[in-house]
Amino acid sequence: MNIGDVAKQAGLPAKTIRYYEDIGLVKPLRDTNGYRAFRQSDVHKLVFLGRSRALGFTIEDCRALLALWEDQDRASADVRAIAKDHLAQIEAKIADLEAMRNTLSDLVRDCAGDSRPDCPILQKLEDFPTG
Amino acid sequence: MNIGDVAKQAGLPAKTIRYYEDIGLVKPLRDTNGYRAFRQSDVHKLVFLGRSRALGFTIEDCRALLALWEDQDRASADVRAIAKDHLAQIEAKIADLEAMRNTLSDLVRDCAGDSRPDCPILQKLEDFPTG
DNA sequence: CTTGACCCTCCAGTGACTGGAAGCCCCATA
DNA sequence: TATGGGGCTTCCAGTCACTGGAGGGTCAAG
Repeated sequence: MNIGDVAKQAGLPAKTIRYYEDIGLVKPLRDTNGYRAFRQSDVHKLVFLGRSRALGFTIEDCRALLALWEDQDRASADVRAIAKDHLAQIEAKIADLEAMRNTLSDLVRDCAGDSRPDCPILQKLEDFPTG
Repeated sequence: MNIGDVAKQAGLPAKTIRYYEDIGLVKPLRDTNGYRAFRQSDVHKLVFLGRSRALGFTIEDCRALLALWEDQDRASADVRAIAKDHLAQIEAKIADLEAMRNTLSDLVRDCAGDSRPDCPILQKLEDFPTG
């Protein structure tokens, strides 16, 4: 299968698929004309990659998950460890963003937002602790 | 003041301060020996920048906020517009991350995490919609 | 034979830094 | 006076995961 069709099936841009080949995540064959020739198993891998990335796993996480996915003797604990770690990072990021959101929505609420120059947002940016 | 002291006062790495000079956010003077010579107003600006960045504003947002901060005739509506926009982006990002967290924590919960190879996480990564 | 949709490679840019090399400057101590 | 250590300078390269674009080859239809 050519890259365009694969892109549609996997829901990934062709550029991204070429990039994934560059960094060794997929290894499609080549036709005599130089075009990439994807097997069904390559497409399957790319779908897996797309889904893992959509869940926010890093490329290196994906590489590890892919290796485990292909290893019939893997221990589910290995997969779980990666996922748990990632979950913790996501939760930390959510907490950060929620703190930002709370501060920001206070600021926005307190600002008249009219044509006058006095603005509590700028005022608070002088006082707000850097964290 | 030299860059090391400024870094301490503003709570920013010296490297970052040099970078901010590179992209034109601060314009310290220079001593005869070539060292950057920061005025109090430069330090004040850097503190402002640190706080804006801590709230997740992009550098370009910071540039705009800084310009407004220095403009005595600004309208508070301009500041509010930037902040509101940023707030909306943060909220969108939180929603994304919460969706990820929910899916992931389901996966982690369902995985035995032992030495056996059957793993619902990998299984679901074949089924989970890319979104 | 031409048109247009594919495909290829390679290079550069994104955002916001961060690390490191190579070298100058300044001060304190032996 | 030498030396050592820290701080300062510039410049280059790398991070992450792509993305855009130039320049050119390939293929099927009309």
